[in-house]
Amino acid sequence: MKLATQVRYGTRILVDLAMHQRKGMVQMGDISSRQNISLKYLEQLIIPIKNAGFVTSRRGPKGGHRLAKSPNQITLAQIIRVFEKERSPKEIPDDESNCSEHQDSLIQEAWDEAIEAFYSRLEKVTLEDLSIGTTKKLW
Amino acid sequence: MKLATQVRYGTRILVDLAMHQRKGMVQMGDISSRQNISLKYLEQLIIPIKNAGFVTSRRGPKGGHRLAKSPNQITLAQIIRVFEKERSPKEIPDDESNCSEHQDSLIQEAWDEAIEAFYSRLEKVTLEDLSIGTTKKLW
DNA sequence: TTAATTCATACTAATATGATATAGATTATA
DNA sequence: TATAATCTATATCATATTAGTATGAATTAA
Repeated sequence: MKLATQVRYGTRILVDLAMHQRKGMVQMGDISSRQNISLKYLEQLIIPIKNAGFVTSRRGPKGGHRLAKSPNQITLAQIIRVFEKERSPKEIPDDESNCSEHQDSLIQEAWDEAIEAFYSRLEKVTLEDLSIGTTKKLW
Repeated sequence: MKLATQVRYGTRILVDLAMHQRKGMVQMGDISSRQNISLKYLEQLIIPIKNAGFVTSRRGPKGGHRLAKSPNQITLAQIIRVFEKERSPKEIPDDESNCSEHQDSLIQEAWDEAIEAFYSRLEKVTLEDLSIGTTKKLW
């Protein structure tokens, strides 16, 4: 269970926006240079982030992206969920008397609770927390 | 982040052992039938479980497997760790003054803490807990 | 109209996961 | 000691996911 590149880069995009959007819209090209990530890959990653409502964009010259929410309202948990594949729709075991299936659902239940604990820990870390760390270093 | 088949089956193997080892060694073939999982796949899954010291085995006729520990001493967290890929060896960022790398390590830190919360939740569920659920149903 | 942007797809390579296949090593027991 | 029942060791395969590249269309400020 390792931190996916998508999540790492996605978070870096958002932190970068938080740090540079004061001067207006931020271009993906600039983020690409600053973060040293391929422009084309970034363009792909920003899509689900946009769909989740974390950023808005404008096309054309002087266009770009900016945060749609305050950095202290965007959590790491939310960002990770953006890149999570949609869960299988909670299969209801058709034969609960079956021994294996009953065990499976006990295991699944424990797993789900653990995942909840995982996310609730990450709910406490916001974009702002991540930005402060770096701005302290820079100014 | 979904429950892997390996973990599900691996746990079922162990629960099956817990429930049937009173009569002596348990054969993989029997587990395969009872759990309705391909023998060859089970044989693969048991290897890391053996290496982790949860079961012992004996070859030949009347051979088989049995738990090396009491069911209440084997937790779901431990089982999941058996099937986890070895972590990358905690890369130390060579240039901590670099902005992106510093952010990455903040993200990673939060991630690691969340993973810890995840496992500590699963540390509370033992094989015994899973077996009781089923034996209750049966007897 | 043009150039700077985002947006939409399609493609490729590498790795992980789930599973099957073939053959070898060990050992109780007849 | 021969044989059959077991576990053990690899090799192979199909599919899915992840990471990343490539091509080009749509939008819009100037």
